[in-house]
Amino acid sequence: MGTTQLEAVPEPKYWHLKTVLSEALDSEFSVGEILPNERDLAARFGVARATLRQALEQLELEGRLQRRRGVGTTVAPPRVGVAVGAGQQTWPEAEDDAWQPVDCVQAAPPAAVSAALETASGEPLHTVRRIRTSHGQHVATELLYVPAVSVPDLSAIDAPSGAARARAVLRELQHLTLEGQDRAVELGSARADDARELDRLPGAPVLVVTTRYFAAGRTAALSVATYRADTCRLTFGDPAGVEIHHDSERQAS
Amino acid sequence: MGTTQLEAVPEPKYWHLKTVLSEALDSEFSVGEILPNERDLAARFGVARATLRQALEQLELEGRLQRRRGVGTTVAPPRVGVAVGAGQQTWPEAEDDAWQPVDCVQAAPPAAVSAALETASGEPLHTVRRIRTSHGQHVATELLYVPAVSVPDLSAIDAPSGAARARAVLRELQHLTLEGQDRAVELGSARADDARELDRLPGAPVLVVTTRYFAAGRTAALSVATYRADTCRLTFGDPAGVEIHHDSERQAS
DNA sequence: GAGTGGTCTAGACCACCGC
DNA sequence: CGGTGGTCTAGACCACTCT
Repeated sequence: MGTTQLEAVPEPKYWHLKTVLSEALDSEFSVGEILPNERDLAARFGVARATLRQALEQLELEGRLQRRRGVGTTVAPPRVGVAVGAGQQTWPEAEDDAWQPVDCVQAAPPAAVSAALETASGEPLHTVRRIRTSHGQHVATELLYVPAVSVPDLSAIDAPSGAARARAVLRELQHLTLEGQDRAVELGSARADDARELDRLPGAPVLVVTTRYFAAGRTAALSVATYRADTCRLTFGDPAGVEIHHDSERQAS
Repeated sequence: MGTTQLEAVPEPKYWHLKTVLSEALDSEFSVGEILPNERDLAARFGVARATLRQALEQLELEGRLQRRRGVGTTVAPPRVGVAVGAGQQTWPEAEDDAWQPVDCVQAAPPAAVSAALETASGEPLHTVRRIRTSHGQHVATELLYVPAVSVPDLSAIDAPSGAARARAVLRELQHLTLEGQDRAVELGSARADDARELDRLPGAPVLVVTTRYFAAGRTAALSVATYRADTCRLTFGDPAGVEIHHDSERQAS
């Protein structure tokens, strides 16, 4: 069975190319192996480089390939499962192996954040930045917005900014009773600064996880976490990640 | 003497273009409005059409634009919040406003599915297909894999396939006691058949939600749901979706 | 400096939609 | 039919990394 026969509507070259490459990756390459360069590959398949690149881009989007400027294209390892929301509703941890506080500033948030926090634009707001590391790689950045009223005892702390300040804000948050939280996931593209932290180019596809924390009858904090979409599979509420990964093109036969 | 100093490290044209267009969308266009065609836009900005398209592709990825072949490019409405996992752990509902059963066949699953279900390759397996509709639009397709042993009383039902059979399988599932479930979200690209159901082109970005259902000490069912990434924001465990949407390029000022 | 992927151009033709 | 977005080409140059 298989393929063939009449394609009343011929499929695009790049799509066919992607399928061929995908099968080659399964059978003839191993993780970490370097592919021939784009010019050679294009010549080998008899297509323009732009067409080949369209196929490679899709495979990279699906986490099958990893491309690095000045280096080359390599076969990517399977996506890592990254736990999001440890099953229970909890505040972000002050001491967390995965998340490392970077700094904390007091700045005006984007309008959308003010709206979600239901705060006045002028209200003091702490913005904590953290980076998540998994398997020795930066997989996510986070901006945690905390209205000053949510951490009233913070002023006693000396450090005005920096990682120490960030840890202080996180520690103070634990004192509030968490009444609930909700979470949303959507596709986005990496801002320039996030892209730098994640070792990707600006515009790289990311999974944006927005979490609202409710306490004292208000939205006490808002987290916007940006995960690398190429290398991460977000897992929810379970110990070990599921083993299956999205198998884009192959079907039940 | 003019200066070229403005951009010490020049940002790519398509990136700048995307920013300009994004701001124009905010200020000068309303939802549903039709943009000028790509050739005109490219000429207006003095770039090649391919470069303009790179910018449009990113904006479409972020859910800001909607493009349709033969029609044109329109301003997309804000992403719809789609509830995934109604807070509690439940079986997929047999009667569900959102999910509509399409059909049910008995076929060999992809290898990855067999592995996740811990079933032998030859074991009988029901594959239920469903489509999710939200706000009058198809937003997701699902393949629900159910080993025959999970629904032992099913053989009494007459319909060998089709939507009636699908409903029967879902109904039988309710008889099992659900012991737990886990869930993962990752980025993928639409297979040809899914793309058709979702009114997108093959390869369109999708959010793949994989859910394992545990009962009787085994994985009793496995669901692989494919959501349109351009129009959907997946929400978890709360009544109303969050109001904030990912605001890719603007920063706290 | 050599080699890689990333950006960009100026064309061409095709598939689809609505009139 | 004309107009739209989708695909494809054959070049060019740039930014980056490694040696």
